[in-house]
Amino acid sequence: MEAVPVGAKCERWNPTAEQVKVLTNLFRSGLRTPTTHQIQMISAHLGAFGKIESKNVFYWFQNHKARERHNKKRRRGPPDDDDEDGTAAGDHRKSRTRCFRVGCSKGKQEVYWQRKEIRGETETLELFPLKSSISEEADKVITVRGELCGRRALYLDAAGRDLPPLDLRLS
Amino acid sequence: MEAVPVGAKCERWNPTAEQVKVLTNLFRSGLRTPTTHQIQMISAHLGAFGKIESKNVFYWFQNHKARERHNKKRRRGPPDDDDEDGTAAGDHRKSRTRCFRVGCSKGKQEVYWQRKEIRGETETLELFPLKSSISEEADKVITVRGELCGRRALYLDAAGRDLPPLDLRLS
DNA sequence: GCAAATTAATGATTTATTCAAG
DNA sequence: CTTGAATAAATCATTAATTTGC
Repeated sequence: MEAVPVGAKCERWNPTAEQVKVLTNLFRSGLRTPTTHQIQMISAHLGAFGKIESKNVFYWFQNHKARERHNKKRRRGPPDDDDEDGTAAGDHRKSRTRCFRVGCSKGKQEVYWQRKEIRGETETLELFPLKSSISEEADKVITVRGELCGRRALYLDAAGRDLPPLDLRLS
Repeated sequence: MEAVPVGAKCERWNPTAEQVKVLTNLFRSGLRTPTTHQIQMISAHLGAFGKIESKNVFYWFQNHKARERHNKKRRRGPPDDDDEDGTAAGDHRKSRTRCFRVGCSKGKQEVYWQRKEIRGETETLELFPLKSSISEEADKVITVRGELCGRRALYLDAAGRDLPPLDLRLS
C-alpha cells in the first residue's frame, strides 16, 4: 500500500506533524522572518523528521505570517490564546535591510539564499525542547520519504531523537 | 579620482549604458520574464560591459515590467511606440507553472535559481546583434569594476566584442 | 467500505508595494 | 528623483480532507 510511489518526483513538500509543531512553536516564540542561518539550522533539524529543504522553511514562515495576519482581520471568534507577535512591540517596519529569496527545485535545482545579519538586536532563543512525541508516524514517514527523495541525514541518524538544542537569534 | 574605492564592497549594481540598452532591447523585443538559461546567457553577455550578476538581470526585468505597467495606468502621455507584451496575446494568465527566485549577495553569497520550461510554446529569438557601439566608456568601466568586484569573464576576454548571437526562447 | 468527485488547506509562484542608495 | 533591491500581498496549483455514489 505504498503511500507514495518510490521513483516518483517530490511534487511538493508535505510537512510532518512534528515539523509543523516545531515551526509553529518557533512562530509562536516570535520568529517572523528567520535569517539565513536560522533557516538553515531549522531546516537541518527538521530534516530529522522527513524530507525538507530550506526553501520550505522560508515559504512556511512567509505563508504563516501572511495568513495569520489575514485571519486576524477577518471575522473570527476571539483569539483563544492570543499571539506574541514578536516584533509587534515598537519598531513597526523600521530599518529593515535584508536580503533573501529561494529558488525552485521542481526541475531538480539547487537553492541557495542569504539574509543579512541584523545589527546587534539579536537575542539567543532556546528551542527544540521537543523530546516529547517523536511518534511512530513521524518515524515511518522519514523512512519512506528519506528513500523517496534522497534526503540526507544532517545531524542525526534516522529517527530524529536526541537533537541538540538549537539556538536561534531572534531579531 | 577614484569613482569607487578599491577594496569597497559592491553596494548595488549600477548598470552601464550598454547594459541598459541591451536589456531594454530585449524587453522591447517582447521578453518579460526570462528563463533561467536566458538570464544566465544575458548576464554572461552583459558581463562584458561591467560587473553584473544574474539576479541583477532578474530584478531588472521584474522592475521594468512592473514599472512599465504602472506607468501605463498612471497619468502619462500616450505610449510612444506601444508594447509587445509577449504573453499579452490570448492566454491571459493561464496555466502558468513556473518557478524562480533569486538570492542576495550583499554578504557575498552565491545565487542560483531556476525556471521551469514552458510546454511547447517556445519560440527562438535572435538576440544580441549588438555589434554597434561598444563605447570606450563601457570599456573603461569594465576594467575598473572588473578589478573591483572580481568579475570573471564568462565568454569573452575583456572588451565584449565578438559575442556569438544569443538565442532566447520567448514564452 | 472504497474510490471517484468535490471542497478545504496550504505549499509555491507571481505581482505589487516599499525602502533606500546614488 | 530614479531605480536597484527587499518585502508583503495576491494568486496559482497541488495535496489532504471530506463527501458522495456505488
